[in-house]
Amino acid sequence: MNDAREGSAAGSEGLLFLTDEQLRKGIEAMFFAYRGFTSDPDRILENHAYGRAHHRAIHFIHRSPGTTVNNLLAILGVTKQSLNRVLRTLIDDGLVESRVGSRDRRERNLVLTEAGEKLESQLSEAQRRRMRGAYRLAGPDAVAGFRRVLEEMMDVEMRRHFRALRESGA
Amino acid sequence: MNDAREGSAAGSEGLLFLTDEQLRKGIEAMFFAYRGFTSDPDRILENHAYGRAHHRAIHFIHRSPGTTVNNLLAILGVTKQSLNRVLRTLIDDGLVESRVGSRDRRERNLVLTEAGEKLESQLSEAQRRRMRGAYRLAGPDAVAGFRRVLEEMMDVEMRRHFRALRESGA
DNA sequence: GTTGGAAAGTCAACAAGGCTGACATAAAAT
DNA sequence: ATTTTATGTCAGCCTTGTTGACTTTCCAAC
Repeated sequence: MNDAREGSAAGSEGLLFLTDEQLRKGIEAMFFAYRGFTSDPDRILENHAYGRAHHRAIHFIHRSPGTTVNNLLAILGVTKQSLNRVLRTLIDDGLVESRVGSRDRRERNLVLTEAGEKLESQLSEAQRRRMRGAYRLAGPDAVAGFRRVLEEMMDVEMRRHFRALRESGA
Repeated sequence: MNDAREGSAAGSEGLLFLTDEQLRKGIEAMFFAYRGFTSDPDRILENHAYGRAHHRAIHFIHRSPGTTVNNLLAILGVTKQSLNRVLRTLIDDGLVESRVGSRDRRERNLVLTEAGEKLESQLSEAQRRRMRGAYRLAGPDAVAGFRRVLEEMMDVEMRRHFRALRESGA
C-alpha cells in the first residue's frame, strides 16, 4: 500500500537508505540472518534434548555467574513458570547449580557447573564461529555499523540489559 | 573456557573486533535486537488471534504475489503441515486467496486479498517504523555495514532466497 | 490411454515453550 | 505482627513446530 510511493520516505533529503524498499530488505535480512544465527546451536541442542530456551538460560548464567532468577526473568522476558521449567531440567541434569542467596536468602544465585560450562562452551563456540566468519568477511567498519543499528533497534529496557552486560565484559 | 584468552583470536593482526568478547556482544545484540524487531507486529497480531507464523506467510506472499506453496515452504523452512495450518486460517478468514496454478494446475498461486493487504500494511508499517528509527539514528554507513554482516550470517540457501527477493524489488 | 511420481491437502498425534491463574513457602521489610 | 518480595509449583491453555500416513490432483513419459 505505502510502497507505491517508493522513496517518498526520503522526501527531497536524498536519504535513499530510508526508502520503504530498503527497510523491507532490512527486515528480510534480519529474518534470514536470525535463522542462520540460531541454526548451529539448535543442531547441537538436538542431541541433548534441550531447546533454544535452555540455551538462552545457559548463555546468560554463564555471562553473569551468580545471577538471580528475577534478573534472568527480566533479561529473557518470559514468565517465571516458563523459565522455571527450563531451569528445573538444567538443575536436575547437573548443568546449573542453584545456591541460596548470600545477601538475601530468598534469592537463588545461579551458576553453571563444570558440565554446564562445557555445554555452554560448545554452543557458544558454534555460534561464535559463524559470527567470526561474518565479521571477518564484512570487516571492522561493517561490524561497527551492524552493532550500532542493532542497538538502536532494541527497546530501551533491553538496551539497558545489553549495556549492563557490556560493562561486565571487556 | 575459551574466554580466558581474551583477544587471542586477533593474534598480532590487531583484529580487535574478532575477540571472543566482541563476538559475544554481537550475539547478545542479535538476541536483544530481534526481540525489538518482532515486538511491534506481535502486539498487533494479538488482536487478530494470529501469531508470528501468520505474519511471515503474509509478508512473503505480499512480497511475491502468486508464489507457490512449495516456494513458500523453502523460504520459511517449515513443514508443509505447519504452513498449511497457517494458510488454512488465512484463506478461511479471507486474507489470502489460493488460485489453482495456471501453468501447472497442481500448484497453488497465493495472493493477498484486499483485507490481507490491509493487515500486511499495518504489520509492515509497524516494523518499518522501528527500522526507520534505527536506520536514521545510525546513518547510511552503519546501515550498509548492518546489511553486510547480516548477509554474511545467512546460510547459503537462505542467502539465495534473500537475493532472489532483492531482484524483484528496487 | 495408462501410469508413475510430483504437488498439494488433510488427519492425527505429539513436543517445546510460550501464556494465565492460583497457591505455597521462606525471608526480608515495614 | 503484618505485608511484601522472591521463588517454586500445579494445572491448563495456545501457537507452532515436528513425524507419519493417506488421498487427490494432474503433468508427463511411456
